[in-house]
Amino acid sequence: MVKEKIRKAALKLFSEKGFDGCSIRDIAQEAGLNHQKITYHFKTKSDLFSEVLSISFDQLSTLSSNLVLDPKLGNPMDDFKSHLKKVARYFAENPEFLRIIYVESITSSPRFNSIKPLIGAFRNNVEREFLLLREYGYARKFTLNQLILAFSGSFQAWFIHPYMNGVDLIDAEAIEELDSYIDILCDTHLSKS
Amino acid sequence: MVKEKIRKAALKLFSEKGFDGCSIRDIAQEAGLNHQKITYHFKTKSDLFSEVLSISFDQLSTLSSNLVLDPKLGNPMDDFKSHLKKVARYFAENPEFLRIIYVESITSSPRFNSIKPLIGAFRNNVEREFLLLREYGYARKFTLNQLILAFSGSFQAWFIHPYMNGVDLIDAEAIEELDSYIDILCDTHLSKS
DNA sequence: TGGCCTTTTGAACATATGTATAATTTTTGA
DNA sequence: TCAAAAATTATACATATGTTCAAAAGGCCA
Repeated sequence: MVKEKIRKAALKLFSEKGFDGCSIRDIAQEAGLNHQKITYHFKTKSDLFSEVLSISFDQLSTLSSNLVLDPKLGNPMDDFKSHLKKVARYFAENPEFLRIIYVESITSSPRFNSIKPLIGAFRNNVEREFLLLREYGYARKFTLNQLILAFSGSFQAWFIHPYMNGVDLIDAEAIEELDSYIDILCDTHLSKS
Repeated sequence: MVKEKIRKAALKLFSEKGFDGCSIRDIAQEAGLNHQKITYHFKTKSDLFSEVLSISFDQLSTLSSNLVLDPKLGNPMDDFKSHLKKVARYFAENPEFLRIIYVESITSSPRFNSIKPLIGAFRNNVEREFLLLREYGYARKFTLNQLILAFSGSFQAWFIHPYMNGVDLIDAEAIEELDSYIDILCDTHLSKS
């Protein structure tokens, strides 16, 4: 379907080149279409961007929707770890999303204003999860803000730094290593005191 | 001086808008000059970018040049911590550099090819420092790669994530907090086993 | 002062880019 | 089958952008 082709190409190019680094015509070529189709189906370049990104956000929030951390219903740390691995797998398989978010936020682009509340909501989720864990005795080494900063920094580095170092961490064996990376992150940051 | 004015404005705008997000005319306006001066003094936009960035790299490598980690000459961990705090202060006071590096690497821009070796050298330094620390008994919890990824992820998050969360962590009191953040990072990642 | 180099400025060019319009084709539903 | 709606295409426009060029102005030293 045409709209889907465009969205896919846009997600790819926005993440690889940045919003300003690729043109509508570039995206059209990537999708194998002429550029007028894009204007027809998505009105403006910004609208295309918004739509593409909100889909990614939806996928991501679906991932988190069924997370429950309650000692009465299981082991909170184990549940959190396996939830985190699910999220990690999503990022590994869809690295475009995080790349776009990083670039847009760092350059505090005009588009970022519409993204900000979504990121805020996401961060609130993270905060809530960490608070719960602390309530159950985990993660007492850091202040909450330090914890979030340090943990998500390390976590996201897995998906971002490959591009910095030129190393491809998103191949088959890397995805396996990812699980152990997360285990270690949790053990160092969130261990029971 | 004209060239300096241009460099300063360029560093600012490249970091705030990205290379593709700002024009030569934007930079000229920021510097209070007409845009032809830029072409005259720096030939092309890419050349301006390269020059601006290589200056930042020079400043950064100057910071690291006098670091010695040797138990015979001091406490390696203490020396490393205070060195790290120096680097951190630089990043806090010159956030442009890291922002640019992130954006350029994430979008793997054409310009990134010329940056890559410099980043590689920087990473080699980090690797060498961590290897030394491990030699002296520190930082045994992680594999070397995990350590570098996790540590520098957390470290850099301090300077990058404020833009993501819309929170300003780079104010006066934050700079004081930074030292304690680094202490904790070192304690969690690099503690003696 | 006068000649020479550097710098500044005005004007312009070719291209890239986001978007609009109108005509045409295709699809849809009664 | 046929009219209305949706989708595609060709054309084009206005602007932004990186860069060039030649003329003018300024600075330097004999």
